[in-house]
Amino acid sequence: MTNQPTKRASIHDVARSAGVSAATVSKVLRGVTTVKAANAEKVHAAVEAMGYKMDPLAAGLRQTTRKIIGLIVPDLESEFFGKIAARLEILAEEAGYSLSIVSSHESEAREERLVERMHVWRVAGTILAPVRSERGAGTQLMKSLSMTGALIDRVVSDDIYDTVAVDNAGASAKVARLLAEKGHRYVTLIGLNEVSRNVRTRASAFKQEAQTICPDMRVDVLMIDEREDNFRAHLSDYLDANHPSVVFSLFQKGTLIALSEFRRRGLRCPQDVSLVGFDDTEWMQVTYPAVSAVVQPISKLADHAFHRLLARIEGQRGGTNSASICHLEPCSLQLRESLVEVPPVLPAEQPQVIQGA
Amino acid sequence: MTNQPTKRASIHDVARSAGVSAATVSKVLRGVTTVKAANAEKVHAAVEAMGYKMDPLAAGLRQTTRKIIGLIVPDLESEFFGKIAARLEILAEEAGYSLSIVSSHESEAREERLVERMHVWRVAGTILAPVRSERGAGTQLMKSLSMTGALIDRVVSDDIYDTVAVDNAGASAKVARLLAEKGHRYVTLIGLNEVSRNVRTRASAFKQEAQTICPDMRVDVLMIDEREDNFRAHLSDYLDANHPSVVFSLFQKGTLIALSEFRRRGLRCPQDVSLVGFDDTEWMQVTYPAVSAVVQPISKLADHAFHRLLARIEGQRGGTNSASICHLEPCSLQLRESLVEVPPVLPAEQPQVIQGA
DNA sequence: CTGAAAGCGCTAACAG
DNA sequence: CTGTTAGCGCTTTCAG
Repeated sequence: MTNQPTKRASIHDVARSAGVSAATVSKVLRGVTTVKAANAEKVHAAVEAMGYKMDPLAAGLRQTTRKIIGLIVPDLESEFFGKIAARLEILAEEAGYSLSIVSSHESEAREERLVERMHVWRVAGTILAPVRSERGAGTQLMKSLSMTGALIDRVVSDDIYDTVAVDNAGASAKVARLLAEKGHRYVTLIGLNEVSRNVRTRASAFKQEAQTICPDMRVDVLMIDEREDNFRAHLSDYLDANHPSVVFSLFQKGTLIALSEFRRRGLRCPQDVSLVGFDDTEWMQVTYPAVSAVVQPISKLADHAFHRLLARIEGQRGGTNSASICHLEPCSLQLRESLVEVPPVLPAEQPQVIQGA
Repeated sequence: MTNQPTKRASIHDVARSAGVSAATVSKVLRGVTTVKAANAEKVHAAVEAMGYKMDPLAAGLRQTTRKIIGLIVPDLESEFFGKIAARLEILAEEAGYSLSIVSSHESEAREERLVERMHVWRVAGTILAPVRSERGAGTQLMKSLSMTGALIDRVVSDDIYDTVAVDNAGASAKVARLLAEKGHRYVTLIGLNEVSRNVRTRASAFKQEAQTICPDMRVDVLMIDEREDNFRAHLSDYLDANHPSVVFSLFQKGTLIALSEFRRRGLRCPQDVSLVGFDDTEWMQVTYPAVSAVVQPISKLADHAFHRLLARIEGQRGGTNSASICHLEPCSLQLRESLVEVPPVLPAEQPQVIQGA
């Protein structure tokens, strides 16, 4: 209730009030055990009485790094990175760090600026989720500044930093196997090229697995390079002439677009065409039909990235700079109504070639 | 390319290298103009040469606050707050501040802890988006710590802080008018009580406006208190016995649930029943039918909140502590296929009473 | 216009 | 176990 428009209490004020030195107060507050119990008590009392809170930023001034971990994500608007950030925030705090979250807004130039900011802030470590158009600018800068860090999502491996990503290839292969099992012999993959590495990995892994386990499976790939606006039109054109038994969308929004497009043209899902998507989200269980999807283990991604980074940070003093690790977290498959066995009677499809925009 | 595992250059190193004093370097770097051009040049050269970057956190040590603005949101996973954060980040940087983003995870206890953290970080100001179950804990704490700040979303007005929110009431009234115009005389509002203030405001504003301009309009309110899981079941039960000509969902997920439920029970949208939602999002334009929705001016919200806060921060020194302002930003209405005029021939509905769980 | 001196709030090193 | 002494990297004051 009472305001203190006066000066904020400092560690010296506490020391004076407790009748000890500032050094002792510092020790007590940091939990150093070599302090006489009686003094510790007095300090705690004084702290309590004055409502003293130490300044964690000034505290770090003396050490080479502060108790802060930086997180650079390409965007904050998406559920994916929002969840990553939220999870890391908790983990960081549990470990005694503050998480400093920033967004590069998918700009490589900004990404570099932010890496630099983490550096001048003297963070203990930085987790970087690179922008799509990755040429490694941010990562390179981190290296040249000898920053300790870890890379997450949209990365495969790195010579210096540990990397943590979803096993895009494995998940896509799993989908390929599942579709084959369910009797599907004609599947269309849809994706946006722009989403880059992840989507491309998903597509090629699917094709490879399909070819291996089920050579007679026809796999069309509808990959659009342009702005998303045109995506629906392209899909529509494609479906005018082609009739796959299942569509596998390689990115979240594509899943919804496909579902809607089916509906618009009177295709019943899953009776006429099945649907699976990469990247699950809340709404997929409330649509009708509910949509089957590859669910990315977002929390686990964050967990791993954090633990790798923490190990590096703490290992720092230990001296051992072990080789970098590349962790691929497996995805699970959430089966819902949109995916069924292909009907026993397959209408003879006339083979047709397909191409993106 | 070259690592500097050695000590980081400090302002003194620059001073020495430039042949001036640290104070002069400080002045040059902060753009103080009373420095001889020649010296400024030397400083810049040295800075360049050594790749010197000052520590913004240590720089703030001397002043009472640092060039940081705090943002506390209830969650980071939602598009809404993600966009708020992303926008504020840009604004803050343009104004020379860093934005420190944290999430209270809808926990009031955490919210208080975070307010405290902003305080000990000595931020220049804090923008708080309170948790749903708002009893004002965070806000109160901010006041008792005499922090300068602003409140955003889920707030109406405050005696101390400026508040910025969407005009929920106005938007709902607008929808009421629109539905009346389109001939709808039987509308069902659906919402989750838990979402609290915002949803309740929307519901009551709609009802009031409807009653005023169109007394013969029947307005059912389906407000669920429980966990979202049951929502769909409740809606389904309701639709078994009731046949509104339009459903107005008061929260985003409800819109999707309604759309799906229509489909499941073979109701054609919009031919059999129209749909409008509060809170627009990307997928609403790709569903079939595309969904009409109230679009919240998220960026403007952020803009206003930021400018109010900045005014307070800078006004600080000016001394004038003017009265707090409550800003309500109007929403626009995005009309899409899901909303049509009610068919000229209205089947006589037998009136029925309805209630939530 | 400049720089020496005195901090900001805290921690580290080392005598006592 | 404790307090003194020196800073961390920067800003501010104020005499020159």
